[in-house]
Parts: sequence; structure tokens; C-alpha cells
Amino acid sequence: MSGEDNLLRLVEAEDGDENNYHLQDQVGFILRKAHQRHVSLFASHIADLTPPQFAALAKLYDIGETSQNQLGTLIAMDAATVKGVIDRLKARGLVEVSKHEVDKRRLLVNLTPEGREAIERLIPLARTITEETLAPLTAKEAATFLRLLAKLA
Amino acid sequence: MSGEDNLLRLVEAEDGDENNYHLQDQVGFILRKAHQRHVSLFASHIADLTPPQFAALAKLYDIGETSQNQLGTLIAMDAATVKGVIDRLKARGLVEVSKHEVDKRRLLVNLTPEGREAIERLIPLARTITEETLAPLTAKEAATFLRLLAKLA
DNA sequence: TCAAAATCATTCGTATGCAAATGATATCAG
DNA sequence: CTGATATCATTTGCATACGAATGATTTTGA
Repeated sequence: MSGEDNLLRLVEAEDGDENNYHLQDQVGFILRKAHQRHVSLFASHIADLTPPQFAALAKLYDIGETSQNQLGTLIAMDAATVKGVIDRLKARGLVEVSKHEVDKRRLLVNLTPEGREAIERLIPLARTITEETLAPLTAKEAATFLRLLAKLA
Repeated sequence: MSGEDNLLRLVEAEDGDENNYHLQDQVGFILRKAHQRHVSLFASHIADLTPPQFAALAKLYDIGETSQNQLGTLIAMDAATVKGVIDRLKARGLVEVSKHEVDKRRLLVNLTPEGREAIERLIPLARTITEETLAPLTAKEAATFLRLLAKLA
């Protein structure tokens, strides 16, 4: 073994691999992949709606009519994003919009009967998607994971 | 208390809240929010590069020259997405592309000296971003979380 | 060998996602 | 009361993200 080899080993030992950056170990990268997997599972069960569109319908089903901005806050979308989502749901007749009588800035959004029928039909599928997303974990692991994930979100 | 009230309570008790779908408890929704938070933290530390762009540079720094398609596989991007990312990195002089001598289908991608300088400068910031992303968790919780998250990704 | 299948890259279309700028309206403070 | 500030919605621009279609090239298999 040469002196150079000894020096190299010493340096590596001192560094303890700290100089080696592995993308696949970074929480951001894994988070992105886990999210991708979930979206893919979602699409395999609910082909005609995206997760954000589903989120909008589910929240409207939960709380009833609300303003576009407030809906965005509740489903974690900024104003520009939620507008696009609502526009597409409106074009498909799943939601309807109206002006707020008092505050003329606000745009009220609500489910149409078709939208209500759709979300009622889809919620059971969404439960399946949640199950499949968590399928690699045991029940106990899934509970732990959800608790910790919620802390990060 | 009326008979109607009793009936309502009975129904609710039987349902055990199972008919009530809460978006904010679904793993997909929380995953999306956690990812959003990470991207936001990333942007606050590294303003001139997106997480996918950083991933491309970090992987090229790790493994050296590779084909665009292979790079996409390694950083979990489909062919259409990785093309856009590489195009933008190329336009900024951080990567350079060349044709594979033998297999004329392949487009080889590699860091430029500027790209290498950039990723070496940014990796310490990325470590900080990872720390801040996991900051709401204790060290033990973070280890558990990463282990379970990896199972889902 | 040579036609079929697979791989690599590109392009198009659609859908988030967010920053920044803008306009309309509402609220607040002096 | 009114000017400053805040809120709501829209628009623009840029950057992922992915399905589907296409073309070029390579590999496979009968």
C-alpha cells in the first residue's frame, strides 16, 4: 500500500463520508418521489380528475359554498393555481360560481348537483388510494408516518 | 330531546365518522403540503436554481457524464421533463451536451466547470435545507420518518 | 439476415405551482 | 371623511410533470 493510499484512507476516514452528497438520501428528493408515486396511484384509480381537482370538490363537499380565495387557503393552493382548478371544474359543470352579494370582490364557489354526485362516488375510491399509498407500511408504521408527516406539513 | 335527535345520534354513532371524509387527514394531501413546504425552504436558500435543476447537477457531480435519459431515470424525471431541465441548465452554461459516438440515439450530458463550481458551492446550502425541512422533528423522529418515507417512494 | 420490438430523444397538449404586477373593492386610521 | 392599507381576483411568465405521438437508431429473434 502506497503512502498516497494511506493518505486517501485517512482523509476519507476523517470526512466520514460527509463530503459525499447523495441525492437519494435527501428528504426533499424522497418527498418528491413519494408524492409522484401517490399521484400515479391516484391517476390509476381516478382517471378523470387530478388530485388538486379532487381536493377542491372534497373540500366544497365538506364545508359548502365558500369564496375562491378561502377555498385555496383550505386546500393549500395560491390564488393563481386555484383559479385554474376552479375554471376547469366549472367548464365540466362540477362547480358553479356566483358573486358575493355584499363583498363584490369575492367569487363564491359551490358544487353543482353533478359535482356532488361525482365527489360522493369518488370518495370511496380515494380511501382505496390512501390505503394503497400506505400499503408498504404496517398499520403501526403508517400511523407513525402520518403523525410525523403532519409535523412537517 | 326529540325522537329525531335520538335517531340522528344513533346514526352518527353507527357511522363512527366513517362517512365523513377529511381531506386534511389524507396522506396524499399532507404529502403534497410537505413537499410544498420543502420547495419553499429550498427557494429561500437557493434562489437561482430549482430543486429539479439542483438534482440534475448533483447527480452529474456524483456520477459524471451520462445520457439524458439515464439521468432522468436517476433523478426520477420522465424524458419530457428532464429535457426541459437540461435545456435550461445548458442555456445557463452549467451543463454541456454531446452526441454519443457509438449509439447515435443518445445525448450525453455533463457538468461544465461553471456547473461543477456551482454544485460544490450549493451542496452545503442543500444540507442546511434538509436540516430545516426536518427541523420540526427530533433526531430520532427524523430517522424514523426518513426510513418510512423511503419505503413509500 | 431482416423484420419486429425496444430504446432514446423530441414535440405537443394539458395541468399544477408560484412570483409579481394589476385592478377592483373594502377596511382602517387619523 | 378620506387617504393609506389590506383583501380578493385576475393575468402573465416561467418551471415542473406526464401522457401520447413521432422519428431515429439499435437490438432482438425467428
